[in-house]
Amino acid sequence: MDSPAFSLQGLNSEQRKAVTATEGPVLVLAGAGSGKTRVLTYRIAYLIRELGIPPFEILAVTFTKKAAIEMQERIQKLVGQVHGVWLGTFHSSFAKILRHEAPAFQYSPNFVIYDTDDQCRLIKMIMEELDIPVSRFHPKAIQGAISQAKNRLIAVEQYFNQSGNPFEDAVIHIYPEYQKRLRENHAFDFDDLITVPIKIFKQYPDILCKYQKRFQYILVDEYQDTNKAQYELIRFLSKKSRNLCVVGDDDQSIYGWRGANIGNILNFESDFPETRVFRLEQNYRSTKNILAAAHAVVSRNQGRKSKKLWSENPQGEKIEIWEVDDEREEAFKVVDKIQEEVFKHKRPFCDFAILYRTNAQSRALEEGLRRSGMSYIIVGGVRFYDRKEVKDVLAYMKLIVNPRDTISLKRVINFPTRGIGDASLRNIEIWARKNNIRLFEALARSNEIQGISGRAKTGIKHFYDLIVKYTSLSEKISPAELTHTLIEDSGVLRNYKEEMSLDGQMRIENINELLKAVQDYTEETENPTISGFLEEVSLVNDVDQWNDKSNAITLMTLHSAKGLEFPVVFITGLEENLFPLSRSIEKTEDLEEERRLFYVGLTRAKEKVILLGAQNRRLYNNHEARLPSRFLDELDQNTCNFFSTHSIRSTGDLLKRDQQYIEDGIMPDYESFSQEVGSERLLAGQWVMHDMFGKGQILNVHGHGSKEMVTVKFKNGVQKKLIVKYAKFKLIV
DNA sequence: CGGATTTAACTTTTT
DNA sequence: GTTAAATCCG
Repeated sequence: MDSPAFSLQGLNSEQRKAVTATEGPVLVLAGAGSGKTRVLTYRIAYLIRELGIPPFEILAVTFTKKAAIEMQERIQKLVGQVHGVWLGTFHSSFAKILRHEAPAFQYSPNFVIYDTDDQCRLIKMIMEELDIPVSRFHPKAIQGAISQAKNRLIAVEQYFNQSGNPFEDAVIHIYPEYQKRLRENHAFDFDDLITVPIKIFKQYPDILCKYQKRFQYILVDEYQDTNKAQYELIRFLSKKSRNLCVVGDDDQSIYGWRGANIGNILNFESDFPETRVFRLEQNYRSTKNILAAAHAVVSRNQGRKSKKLWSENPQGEKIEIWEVDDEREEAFKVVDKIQEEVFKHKRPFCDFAILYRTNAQSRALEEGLRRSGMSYIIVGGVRFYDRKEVKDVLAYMKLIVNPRDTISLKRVINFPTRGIGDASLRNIEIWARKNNIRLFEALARSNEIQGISGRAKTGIKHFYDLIVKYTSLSEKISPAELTHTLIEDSGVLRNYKEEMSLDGQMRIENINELLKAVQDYTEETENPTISGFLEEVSLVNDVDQWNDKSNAITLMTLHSAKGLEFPVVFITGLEENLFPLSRSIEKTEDLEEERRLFYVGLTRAKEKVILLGAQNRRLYNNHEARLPSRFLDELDQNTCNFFSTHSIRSTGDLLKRDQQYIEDGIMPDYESFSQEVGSERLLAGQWVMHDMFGKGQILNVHGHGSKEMVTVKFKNGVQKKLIVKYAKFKLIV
């Protein structure tokens, strides 16, 4: 193996100490931009190269796949190709262990992983069976409660001991059934990937022992984001060797709502006696100004370890704070500043990140960017693998690998339509349950079941044969080939081709994109299997896919931005009730988490930060006046410059400004706005009386001002597109 | 039974 | 503005 010489040069003294303290528990408190990943990668390299530790004795866990890949690449740069280090996310690493140990808990090694959507479907099914109306409790809320319980490792009985609350009662009933169904379907949810290994380790000491021996050195990245379950798991595994190194920053703990327990990092020293603590406080990323501002904010939090980042970087420009009129002007201002920066400093677009608290805010920003013609990428929102058409194909694949997966079965048994309606399906289910036969196997015996039409029977036979055929095929041909023929054979592709709509075309493109992903996977993986691909897919997120090579402005939530850096960062929507979010304001811990989120946002920037807040914002369908975020007051005022585009005092002014913008061609016609303020607001569904055609109903409204058009369906069945300005009709109230 | 059309609800952050 | 569920009709 040909590899570069390894040395610890290029590390500062504290980093070097953290890297070489290989034995015993180690806590590295690594502030933002202080070389956290550097320490982790050097440490792994050091273990292998200097101490001669076999790579397979090292387990390194991260939170995102992107972080894992980055570490892998950097280790490779340090010591060349290394095989055998277990380096992955929490979820993927333990999914791997679960597949190994599947026989121990009577699961198929091809078990499927249910995402939130699958979980909700299952919960909904259970609720229907238990006669709990879905309208009363959202399956989503139930799912959240179950997830919380799992993450905190609290048994349900214990969690909801004081009953009487109808919601908790519902959870008490649903939870055990839910777990039972997961088992029947040979499925795990996300949280199971962490909690089930704990159960196995407790139940089978020999299995635990095996992994304790195997993983002599354990490293955990982003330790501040671990929850109770993850903490327990790590504690179990490191008990023998005691060589546990965790790296984190309590100031960057932003996943409390997901069960992350900031106490894990704050109490590490007491939980692991003889811990050696190293503090990385030199920041290599940001200017002094940015650091000062960020420190002023985060130091207001009570529950934190005291520390202060310092830097040898230049002072840098002051932070700009812009108060704008509304979200549209916010977008214009962002565009404006980007143009200025591009012009002044010849910056490429990929230098910029626009961050926001909620995904919903991306729309207005996107609109502004689109108008300006600058290229941008939105990370987040609807995920690729959450798209309906993609999930449909995945459901077929899941079913082929694991026919017990009834959630996937129900999803695609009648998609594309095969004449199998609700009634038929229900009859099969009842029959299967009565005869104690698995749902999928029952399909083969539809002849014996009452109440199924002839059409449904042929459909069922086709479907069953299709799945069986592909199950056996999956052992002979590659995942890529299989998927390719599957989308033809199942009729999924045909179904969308027949749609002939723009929508259908996009769906086909997405399916092709999925196909490409399978292809890539097949080529890159040593032993490609369908279930391997499915696992990979269920554990990726959008940031993982985001490719920083393209020259585009990045739009993402503050949460997604963690771990990344950009020369110029915009943080938008700095308004009370948005950032901090309204529901976080009351509880101190929640507010502190929001503040940490702000801190994370600020420290993403290398050179320049621009903060924006609007005085009016239209969000979730109503617009309202807004107050500046309290976080703006918390900044160190010496590091900031305040600007305002404040020129508008009334709705009338706002209208005038918009008219001007439209005339100048700065702003496109916003039909939504015209509908809001027009005296005669035209909406789909309203009835009109036309001089010539008589009575009719508006189907939709589009365009604005003199170009405003409506489609009306008249009583005589004729549909007409009419230009409002010229058409002679009246609204019937 | 299935397709089309209409209505309603929903938006915090995500492995 | 989007998506899922409900409803209606052939």
